[in-house]
Amino acid sequence: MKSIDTLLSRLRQRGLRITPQRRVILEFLVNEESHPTAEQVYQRVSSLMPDISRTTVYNTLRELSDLGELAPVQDLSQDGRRYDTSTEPHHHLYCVACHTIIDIHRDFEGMSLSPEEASGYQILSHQATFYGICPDCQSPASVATQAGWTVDPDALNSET
Amino acid sequence: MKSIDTLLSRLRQRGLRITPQRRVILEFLVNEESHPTAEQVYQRVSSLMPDISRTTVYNTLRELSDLGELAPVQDLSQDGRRYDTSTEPHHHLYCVACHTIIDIHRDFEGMSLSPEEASGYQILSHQATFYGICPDCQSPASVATQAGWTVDPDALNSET
DNA sequence: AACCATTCTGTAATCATTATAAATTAGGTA
DNA sequence: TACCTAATTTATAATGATTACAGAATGGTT
Ligand SMILES: [Mn+2]
Ligand SMILES: [Mn+2]
Ligand SMILES: [Zn+2]
Ligand SMILES: [Zn+2]
Repeated sequence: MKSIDTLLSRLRQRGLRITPQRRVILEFLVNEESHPTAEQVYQRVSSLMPDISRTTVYNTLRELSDLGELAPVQDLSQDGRRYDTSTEPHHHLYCVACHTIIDIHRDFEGMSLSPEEASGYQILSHQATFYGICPDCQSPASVATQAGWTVDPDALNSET
Repeated sequence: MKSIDTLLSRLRQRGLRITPQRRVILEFLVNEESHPTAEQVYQRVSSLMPDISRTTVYNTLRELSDLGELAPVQDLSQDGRRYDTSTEPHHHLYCVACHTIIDIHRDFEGMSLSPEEASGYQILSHQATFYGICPDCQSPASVATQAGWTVDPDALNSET
């Protein structure tokens, strides 16, 4: 993560106020590499600022994510756990717009870790996910629909 | 997924009863490749069996997963969303026992899809996760603790 | 047909997260 | 410095997915 000073000035840039709560959350996050949950951030931060609200932690993490200073660990279970009828190891191609998942049933050469990279882990399996936009979601109408607009079909080819 | 008959006999093997509810859920799943959520399975199945309980669908999906006939799509957010202080694309090494996540900051050659494999998707990014057991979790004491046992230190070296 | 362990069902509980609205405050202005 | 006000924090309620529970129903066996 960036340095505290960089982060603080970035918040100012965007017109966000520097509050003690935001400051203590950022100070915790700056040197954190454990991919904590909101609850874990709350626990740590509330030992320094006992009266901070859990809601503020949740909200701040969401704001930082919106600003791109933080990222939720990618997962495909946005709207609840999804079940896979294919139980052999395989990979996925995922549409970020409509959440369609397609299976990729082949191995990728070179997708393995060196002993140093594995850092003592006993590797059991690995899994790749490709993020993209499916053909259906690439059409202007789909883009509009995803954004919550109503589409006027007559307007589609009227740019000339 | 396996054929209905294979699945049914497998349930019998394990001493599970073949009920109309389980049958209709399996019949839906056999030809399903969309990675549905429990709610989606419920919606489809309840159009054929309107009085089926949502709970039964949830329970059956969990049972089938326990039996290995079905698999939840892998994700690292088992105990809530986790935040990543590194926002550049990178990969992960994940301990399936203690849920520790380590970053892998390098690219893997050959980790890309052919045009046919991409099936019209506009690929935006990709991400790999390596599943394993971290050094801490490989010790007998850790294995026991994870399983919920209490460890007697004197018992550890007494196999001779 | 009778039995009973298994399964199903409806409801309540739980857990993570978000919405809401009232109270507080950061940061600029006079 | 005192004041102003939009931004922020907070507590609480609401939501949504999932699980626990306990009683009713049932399939598979005798
Ligand atoms: Mn799959
Ligand atoms: Mn990471
Ligand atoms: Zn799509
Ligand atoms: Zn571990």
